[in-house]
Amino acid sequence: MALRDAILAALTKGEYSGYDLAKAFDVTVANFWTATPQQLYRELDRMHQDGLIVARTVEQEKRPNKRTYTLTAAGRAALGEFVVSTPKPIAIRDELLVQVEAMTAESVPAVRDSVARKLEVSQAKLRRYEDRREYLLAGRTEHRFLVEADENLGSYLTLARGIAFEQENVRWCELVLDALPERD
Amino acid sequence: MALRDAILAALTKGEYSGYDLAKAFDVTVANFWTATPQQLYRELDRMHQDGLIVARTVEQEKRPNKRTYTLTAAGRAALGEFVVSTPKPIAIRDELLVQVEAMTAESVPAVRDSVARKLEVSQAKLRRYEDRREYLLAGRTEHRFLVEADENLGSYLTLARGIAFEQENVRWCELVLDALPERD
DNA sequence: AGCCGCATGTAACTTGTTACATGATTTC
DNA sequence: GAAATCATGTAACAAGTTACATGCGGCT
Repeated sequence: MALRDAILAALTKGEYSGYDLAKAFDVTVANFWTATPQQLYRELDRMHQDGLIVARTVEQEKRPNKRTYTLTAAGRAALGEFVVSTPKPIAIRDELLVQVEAMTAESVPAVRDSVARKLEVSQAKLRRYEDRREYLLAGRTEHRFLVEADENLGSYLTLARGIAFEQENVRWCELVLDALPERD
Repeated sequence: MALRDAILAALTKGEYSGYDLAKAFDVTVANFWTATPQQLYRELDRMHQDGLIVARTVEQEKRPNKRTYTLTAAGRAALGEFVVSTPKPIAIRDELLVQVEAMTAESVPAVRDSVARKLEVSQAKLRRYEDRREYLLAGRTEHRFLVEADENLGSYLTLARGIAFEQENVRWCELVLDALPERD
Protein backbone atom coordinates (compact mmCIF):
# COMPACT_ATOMS: atom_id res chain seq x y z
CA MET A 1 0.00 0.00 0.00
CA ALA A 2 2.98 2.32 -0.01
CA LEU A 3 2.40 3.48 -3.58
CA ARG A 4 -0.87 4.82 -2.25
CA ASP A 5 0.97 6.65 0.51
CA ALA A 6 3.55 8.06 -1.88
CA ILE A 7 0.68 9.46 -3.98
CA LEU A 8 -1.00 10.92 -0.90
CA ALA A 9 2.31 12.57 0.03
CA ALA A 10 2.63 14.04 -3.46
CA LEU A 11 -0.93 15.39 -3.35
CA THR A 12 -0.22 17.35 -0.16
CA LYS A 13 1.83 19.66 -2.42
CA GLY A 14 -1.06 20.47 -4.76
CA GLU A 15 -3.61 19.24 -7.25
CA TYR A 16 -2.27 16.82 -9.83
CA SER A 17 -3.46 14.59 -12.64
CA GLY A 18 -2.19 11.07 -13.29
CA TYR A 19 0.03 12.43 -16.02
CA ASP A 20 1.44 15.14 -13.74
CA LEU A 21 2.22 12.54 -11.10
CA ALA A 22 3.94 10.33 -13.65
CA LYS A 23 6.30 13.19 -14.41
CA ALA A 24 6.81 13.98 -10.73
CA PHE A 25 7.59 10.31 -10.06
CA ASP A 26 10.38 10.68 -12.59
CA VAL A 27 11.98 13.67 -10.94
CA THR A 28 11.28 14.76 -7.35
CA VAL A 29 9.66 11.58 -6.07
CA ALA A 30 12.31 9.45 -7.82
CA ASN A 31 14.52 9.63 -4.70
CA PHE A 32 12.26 7.36 -2.77
CA TRP A 33 9.66 5.75 -5.01
CA THR A 34 9.07 4.74 -8.60
CA ALA A 35 5.88 3.92 -10.44
CA THR A 36 4.82 3.59 -14.05
CA PRO A 37 1.95 5.71 -15.39
CA GLN A 38 -0.23 2.60 -15.53
CA GLN A 39 0.29 1.94 -11.85
CA LEU A 40 -0.63 5.52 -11.04
CA TYR A 41 -3.83 5.54 -13.09
CA ARG A 42 -4.95 2.30 -11.49
CA GLU A 43 -4.11 3.40 -7.98
CA LEU A 44 -5.77 6.81 -8.42
CA ASP A 45 -8.96 5.02 -9.48
CA ARG A 46 -8.92 2.90 -6.37
CA MET A 47 -8.12 5.80 -4.09
CA HIS A 48 -11.01 7.69 -5.63
CA GLN A 49 -13.34 4.76 -5.00
CA ASP A 50 -12.07 4.59 -1.42
CA GLY A 51 -12.80 8.28 -0.91
CA LEU A 52 -9.21 9.34 -0.22
CA ILE A 53 -9.18 11.81 -3.11
CA VAL A 54 -11.70 13.79 -5.15
CA ALA A 55 -11.47 14.27 -8.90
CA ARG A 56 -12.10 17.33 -11.00
CA THR A 57 -12.05 17.52 -14.81
CA VAL A 58 -10.01 20.40 -16.13
CA GLU A 59 -11.09 21.39 -19.64
CA GLN A 60 -8.18 22.43 -21.79
CA GLU A 61 -8.07 24.02 -25.21
CA LYS A 62 -5.72 22.46 -27.74
CA ARG A 63 -5.00 19.66 -25.32
CA PRO A 64 -6.86 16.65 -23.95
CA ASN A 65 -8.82 17.32 -20.77
CA LYS A 66 -7.26 16.20 -17.56
CA ARG A 67 -8.64 14.74 -14.36
CA THR A 68 -6.91 16.31 -11.40
CA TYR A 69 -7.10 15.01 -7.86
CA THR A 70 -7.14 16.60 -4.43
CA LEU A 71 -6.90 15.03 -0.98
CA THR A 72 -10.03 14.56 1.10
CA ALA A 73 -10.10 14.62 4.90
CA ALA A 74 -10.03 10.80 4.77
CA GLY A 75 -6.95 10.99 2.52
CA ARG A 76 -5.17 13.27 4.95
CA ALA A 77 -6.08 10.96 7.83
CA ALA A 78 -4.75 7.91 5.98
CA LEU A 79 -1.47 9.70 5.28
CA GLY A 80 -1.24 10.77 8.93
CA GLU A 81 -1.54 7.15 10.02
CA PHE A 82 1.04 5.98 7.53
CA VAL A 83 3.62 8.57 8.55
CA VAL A 84 3.72 7.33 12.13
CA SER A 85 3.71 3.61 11.24
CA THR A 86 6.77 1.35 11.24
CA PRO A 87 8.31 1.49 7.76
CA LYS A 88 9.26 -1.68 5.90
CA PRO A 89 12.97 -2.20 5.43
CA ILE A 90 13.97 -1.31 1.90
CA ALA A 91 14.39 -3.94 -0.77
CA ILE A 92 17.33 -3.37 -3.07
CA ARG A 93 17.10 -5.00 -6.47
CA ASP A 94 19.79 -4.02 -8.93
CA GLU A 95 20.28 -6.14 -12.04
CA LEU A 96 23.62 -4.52 -12.78
CA LEU A 97 25.01 -5.69 -9.44
CA VAL A 98 23.81 -9.23 -10.17
CA GLN A 99 25.71 -9.00 -13.44
CA VAL A 100 28.86 -7.78 -11.72
CA GLU A 101 28.59 -10.60 -9.21
CA ALA A 102 28.23 -13.20 -11.97
CA MET A 103 30.80 -11.62 -14.29
CA THR A 104 33.34 -13.88 -16.00
CA ALA A 105 36.44 -13.07 -18.07
CA GLU A 106 34.45 -13.18 -21.34
CA SER A 107 31.65 -10.98 -20.06
CA VAL A 108 33.86 -8.24 -18.64
CA PRO A 109 33.60 -5.96 -21.71
CA ALA A 110 29.78 -6.11 -21.75
CA VAL A 111 29.52 -5.45 -18.02
CA ARG A 112 32.02 -2.61 -18.34
CA ASP A 113 29.78 -1.01 -20.98
CA SER A 114 26.75 -1.31 -18.71
CA VAL A 115 28.64 0.33 -15.88
CA ALA A 116 29.75 3.16 -18.17
CA ARG A 117 26.12 3.77 -19.14
CA LYS A 118 25.04 3.75 -15.51
CA LEU A 119 27.73 6.32 -14.77
CA GLU A 120 26.22 8.68 -17.31
CA VAL A 121 22.69 8.20 -16.03
CA SER A 122 23.79 8.84 -12.44
CA GLN A 123 25.71 11.96 -13.39
CA ALA A 124 22.65 13.33 -15.19
CA LYS A 125 20.40 12.61 -12.20
CA LEU A 126 22.92 14.18 -9.89
CA ARG A 127 22.93 17.40 -11.88
CA ARG A 128 19.13 17.61 -11.70
CA TYR A 129 19.14 16.93 -7.96
CA GLU A 130 21.84 19.53 -7.34
CA ASP A 131 19.77 22.08 -9.23
CA ARG A 132 16.80 21.36 -7.01
CA ARG A 133 19.00 21.58 -3.94
CA GLU A 134 20.20 25.04 -4.96
CA TYR A 135 16.59 26.04 -5.46
CA LEU A 136 15.51 24.82 -2.02
CA LEU A 137 18.50 26.35 -0.25
CA ALA A 138 17.90 29.68 -1.99
CA GLY A 139 21.37 30.94 -1.15
CA ARG A 140 21.41 29.74 2.46
CA THR A 141 23.90 27.25 3.86
CA GLU A 142 22.60 23.78 4.68
CA HIS A 143 23.00 24.43 8.39
CA ARG A 144 21.03 27.65 8.19
CA PHE A 145 18.30 25.98 6.14
CA LEU A 146 17.98 23.14 8.65
CA VAL A 147 17.69 25.39 11.71
CA GLU A 148 15.13 27.64 10.02
CA ALA A 149 12.85 24.55 9.93
CA ASP A 150 11.23 25.38 6.65
CA GLU A 151 8.07 23.66 5.41
CA ASN A 152 10.27 21.95 2.81
CA LEU A 153 12.43 20.28 5.44
CA GLY A 154 11.19 16.80 4.50
CA SER A 155 11.78 17.38 0.80
CA TYR A 156 15.28 18.65 1.48
CA LEU A 157 16.15 15.64 3.60
CA THR A 158 14.91 13.13 1.03
CA LEU A 159 16.72 15.05 -1.67
CA ALA A 160 19.91 14.90 0.39
CA ARG A 161 19.56 11.12 0.46
CA GLY A 162 19.05 11.03 -3.30
CA ILE A 163 22.13 13.16 -3.90
CA ALA A 164 24.30 10.99 -1.66
CA PHE A 165 23.00 7.89 -3.42
CA GLU A 166 23.86 9.15 -6.89
CA GLN A 167 27.25 10.43 -5.73
CA GLU A 168 27.98 6.95 -4.47
CA ASN A 169 26.84 5.47 -7.76
CA VAL A 170 29.24 7.73 -9.62
CA ARG A 171 32.14 6.84 -7.33
CA TRP A 172 31.37 3.13 -7.55
CA CYS A 173 31.10 3.15 -11.35
CA GLU A 174 34.48 4.87 -11.51
CA LEU A 175 35.97 2.28 -9.18
CA VAL A 176 34.64 -0.53 -11.36
CA LEU A 177 35.84 1.07 -14.59
CA ASP A 178 39.30 1.43 -13.07
CA ALA A 179 39.29 -2.15 -11.82
CA LEU A 180 38.11 -3.83 -15.02
CA PRO A 181 40.62 -4.07 -17.84
CA GLU A 182 39.55 -2.18 -20.92
CA ARG A 183 38.88 -4.17 -24.05
CA ASP A 184 41.57 -4.12 -26.76
CA MET B 1 13.19 -12.78 -14.41
CA ALA B 2 16.03 -11.28 -12.45
CA LEU B 3 15.31 -13.28 -9.30
CA ARG B 4 16.04 -16.29 -11.45
CA ASP B 5 19.34 -14.76 -12.52
CA ALA B 6 20.27 -13.84 -8.95
CA ILE B 7 19.70 -17.49 -7.98
CA LEU B 8 21.78 -18.71 -10.94
CA ALA B 9 24.57 -16.36 -9.85
CA ALA B 10 24.43 -17.71 -6.30
CA LEU B 11 24.55 -21.31 -7.54
CA THR B 12 27.81 -20.68 -9.42
CA LYS B 13 29.43 -20.59 -5.95
CA GLY B 14 28.22 -24.04 -4.96
CA GLU B 15 25.35 -26.38 -4.26
CA TYR B 16 22.59 -24.90 -2.14
CA SER B 17 19.11 -25.71 -0.88
CA GLY B 18 16.24 -23.25 -0.77
CA TYR B 19 16.88 -22.75 2.90
CA ASP B 20 20.59 -22.09 2.32
CA LEU B 21 19.75 -19.54 -0.35
CA ALA B 22 17.28 -17.81 1.94
CA LYS B 23 20.10 -17.31 4.42
CA ALA B 24 22.50 -16.17 1.71
CA PHE B 25 19.91 -13.70 0.42
CA ASP B 26 19.95 -12.20 3.88
CA VAL B 27 23.70 -11.67 4.02
CA THR B 28 25.96 -11.74 0.96
CA VAL B 29 23.32 -11.33 -1.75
CA ALA B 30 21.53 -8.64 0.31
CA ASN B 31 23.67 -5.95 -1.37
CA PHE B 32 21.87 -6.32 -4.63
CA TRP B 33 18.80 -8.49 -4.29
CA THR B 34 16.21 -9.55 -1.75
CA ALA B 35 13.77 -12.43 -1.77
CA THR B 36 11.62 -14.21 0.76
CA PRO B 37 12.02 -17.98 1.29
CA GLN B 38 8.64 -18.48 -0.40
CA GLN B 39 9.81 -16.73 -3.52
CA LEU B 40 12.92 -18.86 -3.59
CA TYR B 41 11.09 -22.17 -3.21
CA ARG B 42 8.69 -21.26 -5.99
CA GLU B 43 11.40 -20.02 -8.33
CA LEU B 44 13.61 -23.05 -7.68
CA ASP B 45 10.68 -25.31 -8.63
CA ARG B 46 10.22 -23.46 -11.90
CA MET B 47 13.91 -23.42 -12.69
CA HIS B 48 13.99 -27.14 -12.07
CA GLN B 49 11.05 -27.66 -14.43
CA ASP B 50 12.84 -25.51 -17.02
CA GLY B 51 15.98 -27.61 -16.72
CA LEU B 52 18.25 -24.83 -15.48
CA ILE B 53 19.11 -26.70 -12.28
CA VAL B 54 19.17 -30.28 -11.06
CA ALA B 55 18.04 -31.35 -7.61
CA ARG B 56 19.54 -33.84 -5.19
CA THR B 57 18.10 -34.93 -1.87
CA VAL B 58 20.60 -34.86 0.97
CA GLU B 59 19.62 -37.19 3.79
CA GLN B 60 20.46 -35.78 7.18
CA GLU B 61 20.37 -37.29 10.63
CA LYS B 62 18.67 -35.30 13.37
CA ARG B 63 17.53 -32.76 10.79
CA PRO B 64 15.00 -32.67 7.99
CA ASN B 65 16.33 -33.76 4.60
CA LYS B 66 17.21 -31.03 2.18
CA ARG B 67 16.93 -30.67 -1.57
CA THR B 68 20.07 -29.07 -2.93
CA TYR B 69 20.42 -27.67 -6.41
CA THR B 70 23.24 -27.45 -8.94
CA LEU B 71 23.46 -25.58 -12.24
CA THR B 72 23.02 -27.46 -15.49
CA ALA B 73 24.70 -26.47 -18.78
CA ALA B 74 21.42 -24.77 -19.70
CA GLY B 75 21.53 -22.85 -16.42
CA ARG B 76 25.05 -21.66 -17.08
CA ALA B 77 24.06 -20.61 -20.58
CA ALA B 78 21.05 -18.64 -19.29
CA LEU B 79 23.26 -16.83 -16.80
CA GLY B 80 25.81 -16.08 -19.52
CA GLU B 81 23.10 -14.44 -21.60
CA PHE B 82 21.81 -12.42 -18.69
CA VAL B 83 25.23 -11.09 -17.72
CA VAL B 84 25.74 -9.44 -21.11
CA SER B 85 22.16 -8.08 -21.39
CA THR B 86 21.15 -4.47 -20.73
CA PRO B 87 20.22 -4.19 -17.05
CA LYS B 88 17.01 -2.52 -15.94
CA PRO B 89 17.48 0.74 -14.08
CA ILE B 90 17.02 0.23 -10.37
CA ALA B 91 13.76 1.00 -8.65
CA ILE B 92 14.10 2.64 -5.27
CA ARG B 93 11.21 2.18 -2.89
CA ASP B 94 11.79 3.34 0.64
CA GLU B 95 8.80 3.80 2.92
CA LEU B 96 10.86 5.72 5.46
CA LEU B 97 11.70 8.37 2.86
CA VAL B 98 8.00 8.68 1.98
CA GLN B 99 7.37 9.28 5.67
CA VAL B 100 10.09 11.93 5.89
CA GLU B 101 8.67 13.65 2.82
CA ALA B 102 5.15 13.69 4.31
CA MET B 103 6.27 14.54 7.84
CA THR B 104 4.37 17.20 9.78
CA ALA B 105 5.07 18.90 13.11
CA GLU B 106 3.00 16.34 15.04
CA SER B 107 4.59 13.34 13.36
CA VAL B 108 8.21 14.43 13.86
CA PRO B 109 8.76 12.34 17.02
CA ALA B 110 7.48 9.15 15.36
CA VAL B 111 9.57 9.70 12.24
CA ARG B 112 12.60 10.49 14.39
CA ASP B 113 12.18 7.13 16.14
CA SER B 114 11.99 5.31 12.80
CA VAL B 115 15.18 7.03 11.65
CA ALA B 116 16.93 6.09 14.88
CA ARG B 117 15.95 2.45 14.34
CA LYS B 118 17.18 2.56 10.76
CA LEU B 119 20.49 3.94 11.98
CA GLU B 120 20.97 0.91 14.21
CA VAL B 121 20.06 -1.54 11.45
CA SER B 122 22.46 0.14 9.02
CA GLN B 123 25.30 0.14 11.54
CA ALA B 124 24.79 -3.57 12.16
CA LYS B 125 24.78 -4.34 8.42
CA LEU B 126 27.86 -2.22 7.96
CA ARG B 127 29.75 -4.19 10.57
CA ARG B 128 28.89 -7.46 8.84
CA TYR B 129 29.91 -6.10 5.45
CA GLU B 130 33.19 -4.75 6.80
CA ASP B 131 33.96 -8.16 8.27
CA ARG B 132 33.40 -9.79 4.89
CA ARG B 133 35.53 -7.12 3.25
CA GLU B 134 38.41 -7.88 5.62
CA TYR B 135 38.02 -11.54 4.78
CA LEU B 136 38.11 -10.96 1.02
CA LEU B 137 41.06 -8.56 1.22
CA ALA B 138 43.00 -11.02 3.40
CA GLY B 139 45.44 -8.35 4.52
CA ARG B 140 45.96 -6.77 1.10
CA THR B 141 45.16 -3.17 0.25
CA GLU B 142 42.16 -2.56 -1.98
CA HIS B 143 44.43 -1.45 -4.81
CA ARG B 144 46.53 -4.59 -4.58
CA PHE B 145 43.42 -6.78 -4.44
CA LEU B 146 41.96 -5.13 -7.53
CA VAL B 147 45.10 -5.49 -9.66
CA GLU B 148 45.54 -9.11 -8.65
CA ALA B 149 42.22 -9.74 -10.42
CA ASP B 150 41.02 -12.39 -8.06
CA GLU B 151 38.11 -14.72 -8.84
CA ASN B 152 36.18 -12.85 -6.15
CA LEU B 153 36.49 -9.52 -7.97
CA GLY B 154 32.76 -9.35 -8.67
CA SER B 155 31.84 -10.13 -5.07
CA TYR B 156 34.26 -7.51 -3.83
CA LEU B 157 32.84 -4.85 -6.11
CA THR B 158 29.22 -5.54 -5.15
CA LEU B 159 30.25 -5.60 -1.50
CA ALA B 160 31.95 -2.22 -1.95
CA ARG B 161 28.64 -0.86 -3.24
CA GLY B 162 26.80 -2.30 -0.25
CA ILE B 163 29.29 -0.78 2.18
CA ALA B 164 29.03 2.65 0.58
CA PHE B 165 25.26 2.41 0.66
CA GLU B 166 25.12 1.62 4.37
CA GLN B 167 27.71 4.28 5.19
CA GLU B 168 25.49 6.79 3.43
CA ASN B 169 22.48 5.53 5.35
CA VAL B 170 24.33 6.06 8.62
CA ARG B 171 25.42 9.58 7.64
CA TRP B 172 21.94 10.47 6.45
CA CYS B 173 20.24 9.17 9.60
CA GLU B 174 22.64 11.26 11.68
CA LEU B 175 21.85 14.33 9.58
CA VAL B 176 18.12 13.79 10.09
CA LEU B 177 18.47 13.20 13.83
CA ASP B 178 20.46 16.43 14.10
CA ALA B 179 17.92 18.35 12.01
CA LEU B 180 14.78 17.16 13.79
CA PRO B 181 14.10 18.63 17.22
CA GLU B 182 14.10 16.02 19.97
CA ARG B 183 10.87 15.41 21.83
CA ASP B 184 10.60 16.86 25.31
C1' DA C 1 4.96 12.87 -43.67
C1' DG C 2 6.39 11.45 -39.36
C1' DC C 3 7.67 11.91 -34.64
C1' DC C 4 7.12 13.91 -30.00
C1' DG C 5 4.31 15.54 -26.16
C1' DC C 6 -0.12 15.57 -23.94
C1' DA C 7 -3.55 12.62 -21.62
C1' DT C 8 -6.04 8.46 -20.25
C1' DG C 9 -7.06 4.06 -20.21
C1' DT C 10 -7.75 -1.72 -20.74
C1' DA C 11 -5.94 -6.35 -20.38
C1' DA C 12 -2.79 -9.92 -19.60
C1' DC C 13 0.90 -11.30 -17.25
C1' DT C 14 4.85 -11.69 -13.87
C1' DT C 15 6.62 -10.77 -9.27
C1' DG C 16 6.49 -10.14 -4.55
C1' DT C 17 4.06 -10.52 0.08
C1' DT C 18 1.57 -12.65 3.81
C1' DA C 19 -0.57 -16.14 6.34
C1' DC C 20 -0.70 -20.71 7.39
C1' DA C 21 0.89 -25.66 8.06
C1' DT C 22 4.09 -29.38 9.60
C1' DG C 23 7.38 -31.57 12.71
C1' DA C 24 11.89 -32.71 14.71
C1' DT C 25 15.94 -30.89 17.40
C1' DT C 26 18.63 -27.65 19.99
C1' DT C 27 19.12 -23.77 23.20
C1' DC C 28 17.64 -20.83 27.22
C1' DG D 1 8.59 -25.81 29.12
C1' DA D 2 9.03 -22.36 25.62
C1' DA D 3 11.35 -20.46 21.95
C1' DA D 4 14.49 -20.66 18.17
C1' DT D 5 16.55 -23.19 14.28
C1' DC D 6 16.22 -26.45 10.58
C1' DA D 7 13.58 -27.45 6.31
C1' DT D 8 9.87 -27.40 2.93
C1' DG D 9 5.81 -26.28 1.20
C1' DT D 10 0.44 -24.47 -0.22
C1' DA D 11 -2.74 -20.78 -1.15
C1' DA D 12 -4.49 -16.31 -1.57
C1' DC D 13 -3.60 -11.87 -2.43
C1' DA D 14 -1.17 -7.39 -3.60
C1' DA D 15 1.92 -4.94 -6.46
C1' DG D 16 4.53 -4.14 -10.55
C1' DT D 17 5.43 -4.74 -15.69
C1' DT D 18 4.46 -4.83 -20.53
C1' DA D 19 1.84 -4.42 -24.58
C1' DC D 20 -1.68 -2.21 -26.81
C1' DA D 21 -5.18 1.50 -28.01
C1' DT D 22 -6.86 6.25 -28.90
C1' DG D 23 -6.56 10.99 -30.75
C1' DC D 24 -5.22 15.91 -31.11
C1' DG D 25 -1.59 19.58 -31.73
C1' DG D 26 2.98 21.20 -32.60
C1' DC D 27 7.53 20.77 -34.54
C1' DT D 28 10.97 19.53 -38.26
